[in-house]
Amino acid sequence: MTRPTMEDVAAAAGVSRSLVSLVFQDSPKVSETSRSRVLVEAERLGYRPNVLARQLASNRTKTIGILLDDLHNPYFADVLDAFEAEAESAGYRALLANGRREGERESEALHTFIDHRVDGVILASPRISDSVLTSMSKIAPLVCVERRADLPRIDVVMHDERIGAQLVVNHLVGLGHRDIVHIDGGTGAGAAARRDWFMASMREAGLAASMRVIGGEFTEQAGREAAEQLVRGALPTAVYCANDSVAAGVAAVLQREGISIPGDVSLVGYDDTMLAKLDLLSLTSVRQPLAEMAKASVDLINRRIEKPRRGGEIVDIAPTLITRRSTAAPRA
Amino acid sequence: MTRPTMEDVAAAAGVSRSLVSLVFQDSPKVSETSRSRVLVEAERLGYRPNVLARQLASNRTKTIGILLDDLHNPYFADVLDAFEAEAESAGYRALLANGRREGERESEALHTFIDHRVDGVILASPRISDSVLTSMSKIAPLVCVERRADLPRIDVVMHDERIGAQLVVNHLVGLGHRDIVHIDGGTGAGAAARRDWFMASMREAGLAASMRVIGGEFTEQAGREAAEQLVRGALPTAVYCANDSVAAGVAAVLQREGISIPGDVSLVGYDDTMLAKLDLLSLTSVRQPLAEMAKASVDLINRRIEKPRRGGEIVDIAPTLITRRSTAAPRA
DNA sequence: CGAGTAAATTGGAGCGCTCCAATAGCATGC
DNA sequence: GCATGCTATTGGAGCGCTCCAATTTACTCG
Repeated sequence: MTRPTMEDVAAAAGVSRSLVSLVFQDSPKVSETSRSRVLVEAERLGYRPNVLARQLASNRTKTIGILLDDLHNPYFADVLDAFEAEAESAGYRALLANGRREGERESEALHTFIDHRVDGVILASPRISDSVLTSMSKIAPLVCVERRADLPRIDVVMHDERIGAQLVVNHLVGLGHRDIVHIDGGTGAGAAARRDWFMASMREAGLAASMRVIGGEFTEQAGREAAEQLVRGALPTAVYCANDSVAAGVAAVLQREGISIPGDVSLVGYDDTMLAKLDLLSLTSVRQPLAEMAKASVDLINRRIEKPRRGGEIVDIAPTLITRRSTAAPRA
Repeated sequence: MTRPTMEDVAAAAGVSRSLVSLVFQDSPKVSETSRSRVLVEAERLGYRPNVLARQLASNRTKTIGILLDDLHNPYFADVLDAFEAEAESAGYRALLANGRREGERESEALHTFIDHRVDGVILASPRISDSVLTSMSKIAPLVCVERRADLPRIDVVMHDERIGAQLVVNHLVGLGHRDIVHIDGGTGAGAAARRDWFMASMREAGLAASMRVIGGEFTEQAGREAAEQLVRGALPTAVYCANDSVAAGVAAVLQREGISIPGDVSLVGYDDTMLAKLDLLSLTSVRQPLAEMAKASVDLINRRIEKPRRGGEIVDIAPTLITRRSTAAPRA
């Protein structure tokens, strides 16, 4: 399993190693004759450049690390798609890692990336501590996605929670709802903002009196528990959940209790994941503009590579509402 | 953003670079005094070994690549969990890649892995062609998971489809079902085996006459289409789906038609994904023994590193059935 | 106390590449 | 004919580490 090196290709093509190197860097100052001769021999020998050596010598890896909080959450599959595609089209190779919802593991994965000398790291909804973030930001460009970080050289990309809340509230109010409950994400990342903007939007709509918030978490389990509470008390006409998983939990309980969606209660989720798209649920949900967020993130990394000491920037991008069968006019 | 090297640590600790290297390799032949002095200085300087250089010099990367067919399918999140954990505990670092359900992209990702000189690659349900597989197997140890490959030096890890089918059929027959339909996975990987063993098990149970198979695919959409067909014709008492996504599609249609699960129809899925666990669905499903499959895979890679010219092996592992609320005795 | 041996440490070559300064080749123009 | 300015090519140093053979130091024992 020993593999040919540049030296071998150079010898076979009767040129120097440097020339072969230039060919594989797509340098314009190689004559057509040499280029094709080199490529032919490389092909014949089955030569592929050793990226490790290349990276060691050039001190650029053309790789960015993408750290995902939880691959079990279908939302992150969508995140990955968008970010991987964007990285690729910007000429980067993407390395993936799984944070498994633990700051500790995330920080380990971040170290792995740094050890591999990635050119930058994108952290999707990280739970990592500010102190780790700060110390790592001195070593490589870091972009936090969907996680506020008010730190000197760290850039942040968020979707606009305010608009998300307004879209939901306006949609429901437009259908005639007044009695709307929000099940929040508890201490999860972004949960506070989601709740606060819900309340602000309700106030703006003049519904401060009839709004309610139930404490939860970003899980199906939490959705079920909150729903149990709702069916035992005063049932609202609409429930707005912190994310789609929570909504799935709510739907399960409502169905068991013979409460129809959207006939009796309208249901709204967040993130527009695969769950929302399930025909069984067909959930109205807020979709984050992942493609644009990805674009912004890669852009920020590029700019920080050029200008490492730049101050941290915050980019906000507007989400959209995807309406499905889970919302309708309130019951009579 | 320039970082300290071994040289710097050596200078600070007043020893040679070689000694620092030995310390970071956990070599036993370093005195306690030197070791701690080196570690203290390394810590103080914020030194971390450059893995690229290390790998280049040692020609071992201690890394394996894990190629996943489709990160949107929750099954692969489970696969990833198991395999990543196993790789880690065997002392490997795991590199991830997303095949996006295309042989073409998979083959690209495989190249990326090889370019990074991973010590081995695990391919989960790959769609890659035999010819690519064969040529790559000459360069690095390859293990195919859930994909038959009758090729000279490629090892294969499968779960035992025969047992899976028997578990399902015995469970349903035990509940009293006789009229059982299988919605298959069409041309998807493993679909044929799943269907064939279903038929074999039904015959074994003496139900050859009442078994039915509907052509499908591994998607929710396919499940819906098959279900539409079922509700318009003779409704069976149990439906066994090629995977959980298909079952979710079936459930959506049955619910809409007011057909109760499991009151009117029992439903069984495959893979025991997050979908099956959703309370809304609470689906009886066959669980693949991923942890053991992961163990076997890493083991096979280790053994092939030692003995590259070994013949290809096939390992089969028995699945288990997870029963939930979607199955019960047939309607009267 | 010096030979003998084991343990700890070191210098240097080399992993496969990139990058840079230096050189070779070759048409121009006066 | 020769300095001039190109473009194409080359050799060599160096990226940060590992590995090996050689050397130094420490320890044991007759």
